[in-house]
Amino acid sequence: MKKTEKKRRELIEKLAAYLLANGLQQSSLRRLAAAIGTSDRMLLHYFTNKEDLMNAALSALATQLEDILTNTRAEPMPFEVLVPHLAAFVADPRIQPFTRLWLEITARASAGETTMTTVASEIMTSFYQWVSNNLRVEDPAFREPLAGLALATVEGCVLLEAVGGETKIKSAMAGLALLTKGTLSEPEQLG
Amino acid sequence: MKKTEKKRRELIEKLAAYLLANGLQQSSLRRLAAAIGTSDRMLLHYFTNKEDLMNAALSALATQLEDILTNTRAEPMPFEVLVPHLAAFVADPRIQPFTRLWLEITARASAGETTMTTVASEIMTSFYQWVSNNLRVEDPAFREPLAGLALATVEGCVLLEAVGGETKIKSAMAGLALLTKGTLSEPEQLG
DNA sequence: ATGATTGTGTAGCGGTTGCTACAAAAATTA
DNA sequence: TAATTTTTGTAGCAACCGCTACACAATCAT
Repeated sequence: MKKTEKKRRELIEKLAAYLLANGLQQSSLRRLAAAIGTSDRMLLHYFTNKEDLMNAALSALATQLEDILTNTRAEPMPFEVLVPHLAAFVADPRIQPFTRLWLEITARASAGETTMTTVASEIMTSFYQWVSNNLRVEDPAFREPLAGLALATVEGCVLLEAVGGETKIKSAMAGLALLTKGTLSEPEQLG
Repeated sequence: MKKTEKKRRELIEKLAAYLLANGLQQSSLRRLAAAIGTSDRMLLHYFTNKEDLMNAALSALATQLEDILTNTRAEPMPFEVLVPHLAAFVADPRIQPFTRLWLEITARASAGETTMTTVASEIMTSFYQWVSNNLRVEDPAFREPLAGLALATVEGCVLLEAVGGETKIKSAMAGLALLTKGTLSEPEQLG
């Protein structure tokens, strides 16, 4: 009834927090239960499966991220401002846990875990929407391709950062500055 | 002696092939052994650890990828040609297994597995070198930033593809064409 | 108060994990 | 040939995995 559902949501919230802090790998039922102050027996009372449980927790995290995004909305920016902004955003200590988890989810989705596939596309879609909404374009026809490019570039930064490629990220942002300098204002020969 | 070392390398080769085809997740000692026609007992005779074993196999895959890259070297291309070329390359059926494994390695590296961190930066470095070598620039000062940007963009495509975002990849490439149109040295290449 | 539903603890099942002890076979060396 | 070293098979350990059976307490509806 009501009580059960409330408890269930409380568990989901705690599970989500644990997964965000500790990742998907060390997340057996017993460990999860111990971390949030209950027992594996209880987890399987409130959830039919481990899969069901993970699904619930990860979906909660997806909407949690979605909330953060909608609350972080600033003024729409032109492409060459937006991308560095996003690159800094995903490296922000408050966002980085999501970023790390996002990588893990993606890898598992790519390996064929259907639960992860679902969550992954959910997250990707909302992130793309956010990027698109924060992008200022002169011609509406530019929105989709430029939002896509911004998304790809930032996702690339996520991956680079995961393997300690901060230097490469800086290079990339410098390259972006090179590329966009003059594109929107005046053409210029670069390389 | 010699025989032992030869057998070891043969095992490494088979292990690498298995990991490339099946990923890191379903790779217990028993399963690996069965897949390559030996026993877990034997694997632990030729390798001190599972970690040692994985390290050997993944390093072999890293150099394997490196070989593919050096043999795939074409004429250096300008940025706006190179990036779509790379995006197509990482989606090539012959490369995709490496791509998928690369994601998995990255995720684990990000989660703190030191073995994965080592292999990950090894792979990343060689891939960056390859990108840089295949990039044609007019001013040498542009090489590093543009290579970095190419790397980030392509890594982003890897991630997008993993979650079925082929549409987004196409958008991104279109966006790239928009950005570079008229900016770089080959104005009539794209349009 | 009683009967039914729901929440919780204990204990354990069958399976997998990385890894090891023991010993026999095979190859090498004397 | 005999002694020694290296390779391989069998068996199993202790820990963990997801999950379940069973019993009991708490709550709730009537």
